[in-house]
Amino acid sequence: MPITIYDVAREAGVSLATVSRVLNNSPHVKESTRLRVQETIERLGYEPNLLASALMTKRTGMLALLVPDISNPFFSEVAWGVEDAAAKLGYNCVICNVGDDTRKQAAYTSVLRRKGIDGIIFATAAHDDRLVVNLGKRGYPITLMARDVPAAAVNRVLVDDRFGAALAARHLLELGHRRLAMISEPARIHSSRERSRGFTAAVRAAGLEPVMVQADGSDIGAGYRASRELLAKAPRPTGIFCANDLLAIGVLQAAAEAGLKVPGDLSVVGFDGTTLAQVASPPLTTVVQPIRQMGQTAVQLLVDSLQNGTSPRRVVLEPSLKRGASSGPASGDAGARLPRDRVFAP
Amino acid sequence: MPITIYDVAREAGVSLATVSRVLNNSPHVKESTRLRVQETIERLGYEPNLLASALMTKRTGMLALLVPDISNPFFSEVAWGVEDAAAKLGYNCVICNVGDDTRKQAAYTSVLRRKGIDGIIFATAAHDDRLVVNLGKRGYPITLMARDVPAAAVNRVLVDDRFGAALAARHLLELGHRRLAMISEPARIHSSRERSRGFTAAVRAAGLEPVMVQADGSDIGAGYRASRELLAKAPRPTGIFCANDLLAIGVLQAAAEAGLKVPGDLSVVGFDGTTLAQVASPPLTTVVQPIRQMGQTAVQLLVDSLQNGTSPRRVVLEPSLKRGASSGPASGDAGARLPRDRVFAP
DNA sequence: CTGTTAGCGCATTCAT
DNA sequence: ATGAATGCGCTAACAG
Repeated sequence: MPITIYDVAREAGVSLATVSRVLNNSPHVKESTRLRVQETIERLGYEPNLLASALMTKRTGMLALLVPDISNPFFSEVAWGVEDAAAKLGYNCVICNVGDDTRKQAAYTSVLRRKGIDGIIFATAAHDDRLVVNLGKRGYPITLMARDVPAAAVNRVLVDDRFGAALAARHLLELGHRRLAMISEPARIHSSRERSRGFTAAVRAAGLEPVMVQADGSDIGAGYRASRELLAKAPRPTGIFCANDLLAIGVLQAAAEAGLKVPGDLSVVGFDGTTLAQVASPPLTTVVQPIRQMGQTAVQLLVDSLQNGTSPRRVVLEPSLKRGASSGPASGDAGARLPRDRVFAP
Repeated sequence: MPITIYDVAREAGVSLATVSRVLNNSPHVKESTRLRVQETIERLGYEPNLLASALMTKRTGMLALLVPDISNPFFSEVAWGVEDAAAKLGYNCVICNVGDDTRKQAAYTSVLRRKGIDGIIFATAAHDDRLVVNLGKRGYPITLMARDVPAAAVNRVLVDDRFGAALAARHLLELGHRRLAMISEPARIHSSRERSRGFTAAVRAAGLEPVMVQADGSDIGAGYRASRELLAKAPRPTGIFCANDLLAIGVLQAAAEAGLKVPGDLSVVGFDGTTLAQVASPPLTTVVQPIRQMGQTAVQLLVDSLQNGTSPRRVVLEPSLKRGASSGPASGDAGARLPRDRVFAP
């Protein structure tokens, strides 16, 4: 039977209200009584029941983070940033694995609301997510990150996906590659669409046309499967850009299996800049997102709209290219076998 | 202004209690009124406030998971298992990064309790964790995983660390290695001690004495630093066992830098079986823990003691060796330069 | 089977 | 500066 505010009041010879004031640092308490109450709190080892106070204040000090899969290094980095920032602002953080399941997302959202969670960060939104749009309309405090929903009037923190993809494209072009391909994530993910657009545009600007392949998922296996298809093509692309690091690692595995040297026969560029990219063999050239910073920013936006009623804001961070060992100069014969431009164009 | 149970009662022409009964699937409700109430609930879009009910029932349906670092692949796998199992049992999961900070652990524990979290899973405990021991004494529902506290009377789910380490040792011995070393984690981590004991015992059983080095942390950098020291020794060990995969990857990096071929000049064995181990170059031979299963089991034990008041149980799972490409036969000259036994003994 | 009555532990008026 | 009273939204006896 834990002790309550009432026990403290009686023991200290004051009323409930006074104890409550001390707890909430109200300025209207005489210094002497404040000290007496605090001493009593210490002595009794009183711990306020935050549930009860939440019932009054409508604030639980809890945020939630929805991710597709916490064991994906990108999202566990995100989780780190979110949890860290949340903790510094006095919030705890509920983490939910939603997968790609829209209904699961809705179910979680509903439960979290009923449990009084103060706000939700979505890293799971589909391109045209109805739920997110609706929550935005109702003014429920949410923040989008990593995956945008263009139609929603809510907070969001993103990277400049087109720019990042263009960095990758230009990098490969500068290395002399002419037969370029990209493996994208499923179309429901807005940022992957953007990366595709950015890549295509940059490649076309060089007078070439990239081969575009859409993976059936976002993990290593999906990258592996997509690249098997791609590597069987003749002529085979010499430079492949992947919408994330996991896909790129799948390509590395397929390449190794096919006896292709990376970067000798094939250059591979990823996107995200996860630890996995550094550990991969060879270490991945990748477009680095400031992942932890994105997590922190997401919390900041959310807490801001929570505490100050700030209206929805949009933060776009800039990615950068990190050169690994998975990309290198196009081999001499690669371009020689074919005309210089419009390699894949009819 | 969200609608309350009272609105539903009035609208449906019944009392609060009846609505509450319908909500909690009480059998003592006439079918017709149950339907009428449910219809009203639907129509009004009523969502029960779980905070208010938690105030009565003392159950929030929230668990917490304390990890040193969620961005460490081992712990993000753990988090996946925990969250998944928790969700299936109707619990949400608060995740907290506590680092190696004992005070942070205590602070989190305190806040979580005040917020009414039903139980806590510790993956952060130090060998002689006072906090955990005390919580155990007070009967507070907690479960230890991955890191044991021998003195605590609480639930725990572990792997057989000694056995796992012995697997690694025997693997290296079978490959003909005679000069063996191990890099362990900091001593506060009980499982690392156990792995050290298991490794040492198995190596000694072969009439040899391993070189033991303690890393100054648990991450790639710590492994890198520890192995630099180790690889500078003469004679250099030809087989290194690491207490976790991250340390092992640090060794791989140091070896590559020193121009040592793995497994030609040096065999490396890790522990954990994370995705990182598969992606590493070369793919790591490692002692695989059933990580997700451990997470699920931890939840099971916790929820069991929560719902049925089960007394503390102990589950020990068995690890297995996964052969990668980071371990191979000892090179012929390696053993030749030295006497066969007690290579490093005085 | 259903309604009435009390709280759960705290914050917040309103008096004083 | 402090205390008394009221209610947050719900569950849990206890009656009937």
